[in-house]
Order: sequence, then C-alpha cells, then structure tokens
Amino acid sequence: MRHMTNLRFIDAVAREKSIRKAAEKLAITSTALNRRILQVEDEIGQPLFERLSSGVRLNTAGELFVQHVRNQIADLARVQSQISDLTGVRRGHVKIAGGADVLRFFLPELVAQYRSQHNAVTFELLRQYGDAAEASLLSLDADLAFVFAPVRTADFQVMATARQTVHCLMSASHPLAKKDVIRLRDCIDVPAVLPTAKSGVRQLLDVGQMKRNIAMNTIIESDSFEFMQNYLVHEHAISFQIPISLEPAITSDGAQTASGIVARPFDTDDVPPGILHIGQLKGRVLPVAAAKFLDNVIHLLGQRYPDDFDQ
Amino acid sequence: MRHMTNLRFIDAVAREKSIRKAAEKLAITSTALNRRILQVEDEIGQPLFERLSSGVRLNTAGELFVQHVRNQIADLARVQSQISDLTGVRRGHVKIAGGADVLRFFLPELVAQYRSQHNAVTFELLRQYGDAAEASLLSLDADLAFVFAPVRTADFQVMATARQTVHCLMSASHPLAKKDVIRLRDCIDVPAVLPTAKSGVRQLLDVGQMKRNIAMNTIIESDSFEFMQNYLVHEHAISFQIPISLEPAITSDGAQTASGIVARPFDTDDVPPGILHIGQLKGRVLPVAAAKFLDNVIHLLGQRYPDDFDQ
DNA sequence: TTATGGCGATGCATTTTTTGCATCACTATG
DNA sequence: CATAGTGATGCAAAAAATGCATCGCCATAA
Repeated sequence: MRHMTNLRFIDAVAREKSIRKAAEKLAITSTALNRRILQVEDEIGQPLFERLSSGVRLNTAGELFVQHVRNQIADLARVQSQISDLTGVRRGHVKIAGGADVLRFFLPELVAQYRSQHNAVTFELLRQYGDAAEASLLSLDADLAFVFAPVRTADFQVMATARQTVHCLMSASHPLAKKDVIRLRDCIDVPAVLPTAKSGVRQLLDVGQMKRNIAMNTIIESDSFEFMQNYLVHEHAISFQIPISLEPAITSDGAQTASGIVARPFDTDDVPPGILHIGQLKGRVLPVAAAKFLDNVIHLLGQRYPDDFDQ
Repeated sequence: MRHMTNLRFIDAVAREKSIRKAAEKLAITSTALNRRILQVEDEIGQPLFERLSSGVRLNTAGELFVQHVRNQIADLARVQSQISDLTGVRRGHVKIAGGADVLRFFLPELVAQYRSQHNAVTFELLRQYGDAAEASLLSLDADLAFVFAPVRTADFQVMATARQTVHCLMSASHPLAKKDVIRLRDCIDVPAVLPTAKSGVRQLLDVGQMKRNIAMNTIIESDSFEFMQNYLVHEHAISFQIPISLEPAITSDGAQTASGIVARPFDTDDVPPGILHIGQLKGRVLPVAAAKFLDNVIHLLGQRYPDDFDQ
C-alpha cells in the first residue's frame, strides 16, 4: 500500500533509532529516508525525533505518532484481511507471541491444521515470555499472546484460559514412576533438571518450594525442552513440564515415549497449577485470519482440557 | 498530511458518488483522481467502486475500506490534537451534531466560553436530529452528538444526560400565565404553535396528547424557535420549548423576556420529560479539544440542572 | 589537545511519478 | 437517434522523489 510508505518508514526509524540503519533495512538511501522524515515532521508542525550524535530517538510527540502509525498499519491489515475474506479465499498473516511451551507441540499442530484449510494465510511465531509477549501485543507486533500471568491487565484482553498442572518427567524405570501423583517431598535429593527462571513452569515450582520449604536438587538448568527431556534417558533425574508442552503420546496416563519417558502430575496442593492465558490487545478488532485462528485455539483447548478450560 | 491524500480522495468520491464531481470539489482534474482510485484498487487487489453509467458506488469491499479510511482520518486528527496539546496551545477542530434546541443558546454560550480560553480550537455545528446525528457519529463527521432518544445504543456511548421538562410559552398577559404548572387539559382550544414532528419537544407533546386523548388546537407548525416565540407577541397563542432552548432570562421562575414572554412547566404526568443524551461513538478516543469540550458540557449541565442531571 | 568515525542535513543533477489535455467507449434519457 | 453525462487511457509537460557528494556536528579514542 503506497500511502503507507511514509508511515512504515517512520516506524522503521523508530525501531532502529537511526536513519541510516533504517535506510539500509528499507533498501533506500539515507538521504531519501531523511527527507521523508523531515517532510512528515514539517507536516505535523513539530519534530518527532530528537537528533543525537549517535542517531535519533522519539520525543513525546513521536511516541504518540508512532503508536498511531502502528495502529494504522495493523488496522489496514485487518481491513485487507476482511476484504480478502469476501472473495472466499482467506488471506492474511497471523502473528503469535508465546513461550517455548506452547511453541513445542500445541501451536505447530494448530497452525498446520489451520493452514491445511487456508493455505493463503501465513504465520509468524515469536518466542517471548510474559512481559515481552504483552509488549508485542501493545506494539502490534503480535495479534495473539500466550502468557502465564498477565500483568498489564488494562491492555490485555483474556479470550480463554487453560489450567495446566505441572507434571514430573522421568524415565519409566525411575522409582517415582510407580506413583500416580507426585508430592514435592518425593523430589528431595532426586537430581532435577529445571527450566530457566522466566518460564512459567519454573515459577510455579519455585512457589511450591517456597510454600513447602523444600529445595530441590537442581543439577541442570536449561531453556530447551528437548534437552531436558532427552537428558532423562541418560541419568535417573526428573524434569518438569506442563501438559501443553508434552508430546501428545506422553500425556495419556501411563503412556510413555519411544525413549521410555513418562509423566506424572504433581499434587496441586504442593505445586499450584499454572493458568495459561490466551489474549489479545484490549479493544482491538483482529484480522479475520487471526480471529478465526483464535476460535480454533479455543476449540482445541476446550476439547483437550475440558475440565480445566475457561472461555 | 500528504500521506492521507489518497484516502481523503477516496472518501470524497464515496460521498459524491462520482469521480468527476469529487474531482471538482477537490480542485483537481477527474483524470488525476480517476487514476489515483485505480491505483488504490490495484494495490488492494480488487475494485472498491462499482462503475455505473451515472457515476460510481461503493461495493462491499469499498464500504469496509471507506470505514477504515474515516477511522484513519479521525484518528490522525486525534493524534495531531494530542501533539498540539503537548506544546500547551490547544489546537483542534470539534464537530458537534445536535438539534436546533441545543444550538440556540446552550451551545453558543459553551462554544464561546471554550474559545475564549482556547482560541486555536475551531468548531463545526451540524443541525441534525436523532438518527442523522447518530449517523454522523458513525461516519465520524461528528465528535459529539446531542440527541433525545438514542437508537443505535450499540454504537452510541452516553456520556451524560439531562432531564428536560417541556415548558409552555406564552405572553405574560395570557390567562395560563397565572398558573405555576400547566396541565394538558388547560391547553384545549388554546391556539398552539408547535415545533415540527422530528423535534424532541414535539414528540413528547405527541406522547402526552396520545396518553390523555387530547388534541391541541395547532394553528402553526415551524422548525424555527425564533419564529414561534416571536409569534406569541402578536397572538394570544402558546408554544412549547425545553429549558435548554430557552433564553437564560426566561428560565428563572416568573421572569419574562423583553418582549413579555413567560415560560411555565408542564405537569410531568401529562407530558413526560425528555432525556437529552450527550454521547460519542462507542470506544472512540476523542481528540483532546473535543474531550475537554465535553467536560465543559458536563460541568455546565451539572451546574444548571443539578437535579435533572446524570453523568 | 587533536584525529577519527559515525551521525543527520543539504545543494544539485537525474530519475520517477503525477498531472492535465484530448479523446475514446459506454449508457441512460429524451 | 442524438445528446449529455459517465469512467478509462495515450501522451507530453510538470512536479516530486531519489542518489551522490559533501557539509557541520559530536562523542570517543589516541
């Protein structure tokens, strides 16, 4: 869309905090970009950027204007999406922010299923936790966000939630595998592979340890679910995940993976269940594709976790 | 704002339903305008207008796009207004839709008072009743609307209301002037000058006549308050108004105008009071100037009708 | 202190885009 | 069947955007 050029350019400069760098990304000369910026500032009647020796920075007016620009860009995308939908072919681009947990099996499955029906829809998956995911909603870099504990509740509109009981992972031959429900005290002295601090699972485990005054025997920290799960094949340690990040084979009670890993739920009195929130920017009308994808998310959650699901 | 040119042009064509007519209004040739339209349609990927032999008409995609365009234009105005406000000088343009009743004394006074503080703010007053005023909110031709009975409640956000008792106007020497409260039966056979049907006062009077099964002796219908009020000087007739459309001198009990006209309230059991609603488009963030003006409206209403006011 | 490298701004020639004129093709109307 | 109105289009002229070279400025390092 031609008329958006100036707006996109301003957005780019605001992100890069430098006219020359932005110009390079946009594949034009800094001269041209600079003059477009000056032109817009002239039209507005006052500068949008402060000029520093190291580049530029948005001033207050610029902050207001850039937010407007991003709204414009997002709203145009929505309208284009709605117009495409009129012809029957659903087009569009869906941007989703979420932690590694939902990116592992849940979203790949959903995206694939959606794309099998609407292959003109493209996706963008951002691996971001909590704050960062919410910030992406605000800057309109994401249409939907999956977070565990929404902070900016004023801007975050919860569309659905799913209660996720923390599970304990271990080799099928591990002594704890005989139990149906794991208590936190069972884990004392057991070598434990923990997710890194910002992940939702880790925060829940920390709450539990605090509450019961129990310290687990942390031998490894990682932000890779694959690493943690595969490590259990080699050492009789335990690891932790929530159902949504478990591969489908492992979730059904008693089942195990090809490599012999099983999952057992924690007692929820010890480790509180996490509430996964699926949300969007409050008050925003999503593009058709994103809205329909959200419907699918809600539908699948309701199907898979009927008791722990809320709409 | 340069980047809005195409959008403003499309809005103009949609309103004029003709490229040539719109081009004339925009002071460009139809050639240039036509090619801009074609260019935008090309970018969108499908036509926005149907071509008729008598001009053009928006298709479904066009309706969607034009609504987007109007949102953009309005939102840009809001941002510009907010940016201006940063410098301390409040700029902007406030568009108000309301009936002749509020346009008579209430709004002139308020606008003058506001402009005495912020003379860089300009105003646009549209004389529109009910439906038309609400439609102007929707098409973003108005920021604020004064209506008696909101219909599209889904889109109309009521910011304040004021209860308005219908008053009976007459010469001070008229027999009815001796009464403190007028009953509808007092008006039988008295020559009456009534406002036209779409006005809020008339609708209330009609409700009363229906309820009491009384038909007034209508000798004149007019949509001019000035005419109706001044006519009473010449014939011993009665007319009807609500407090907000009465000149301030006449409202205080017992007072009369220079030409000897007095006002007496109707019994509210006979003629129900009208509820004046002041509202905006639901969910919209108003430009600073409009929002601040609304504050003044609310403040003055609260001051003038403390008992019949609701926020 | 001076030298240096990175930044945004600007004059000027060049390229690209937009505009207006003349004209076409079409359609409703009388 | 003529007419008056509509939107679309080829082509030359006018206007705008671009890229190059270069300026002045400032922070950092020598």
